[in-house]
Amino acid sequence: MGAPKQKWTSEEEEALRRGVLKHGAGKWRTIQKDPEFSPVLSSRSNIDLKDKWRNLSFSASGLGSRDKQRVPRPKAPSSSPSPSPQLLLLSAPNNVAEASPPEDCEKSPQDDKTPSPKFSMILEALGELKEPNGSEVATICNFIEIDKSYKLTDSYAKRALAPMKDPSLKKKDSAKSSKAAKGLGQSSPALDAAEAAAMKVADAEAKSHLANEHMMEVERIGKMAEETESLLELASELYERCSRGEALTILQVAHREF
DNA sequence: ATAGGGTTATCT
DNA sequence: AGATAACCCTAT
Repeated sequence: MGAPKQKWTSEEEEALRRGVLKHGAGKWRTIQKDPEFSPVLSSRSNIDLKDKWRNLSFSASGLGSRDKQRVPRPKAPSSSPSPSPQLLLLSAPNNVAEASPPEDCEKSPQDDKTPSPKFSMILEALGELKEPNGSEVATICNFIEIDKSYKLTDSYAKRALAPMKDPSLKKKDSAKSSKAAKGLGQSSPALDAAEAAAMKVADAEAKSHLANEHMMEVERIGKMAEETESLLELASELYERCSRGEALTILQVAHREF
């Protein structure tokens, strides 16, 4: 019969991405009803949007064709005495002081080291997060990618993007360093995740290259550096929040201005 | 209305 | 046959 799975087109995908970026992930109904995407997503339901977004997220951080770590779901618990739940419990005190405003999150004033491989640290942190959160980190990865694209677009849309203010970057770095170091030293999965993240960044880089192709080239480099810094900061903050069990406040971070 | 799980169809 | 992508159903 005639139900050959209507595949998503680029227009629809773009609309979805834009919608998520605009309203935020979770407001599928709002996105679908938005007059801007309504004509494009007229044949899609809010559930469809959710599913598509889920697939996108999974593919984003699930690595293209590497690691086929399928979810271990023994539906039939036979007499297999091999649980070996080596689940690494992240240092996330869920029962932290509730009602803690996301603004005054002052950390210890201990900074310092500004290690060279801070980028690697970010990736490591992401890798560690991947274990306990799984799909959520995928969303984060995808979000980061979108954020970059969005910022890039907006950047040359206004041609007047204010420089990033790198306020508490070292602080975050230091804090994260401790946690990351405590969680794991040198693991394979972490490296894998790091590689995936690196690929993501590379992809974003390529995209920005294409996007700015029509613009100046020299300034593009500078912009790229700024983007990288911003990305690092964003990743750090995300990691911090996740560690504190702040669920996903990605939307908040997305809407906030850099 | 949204999130998650499960099923079916398409592609490699 | 495996993996991915769309679709459907259920719980909150």
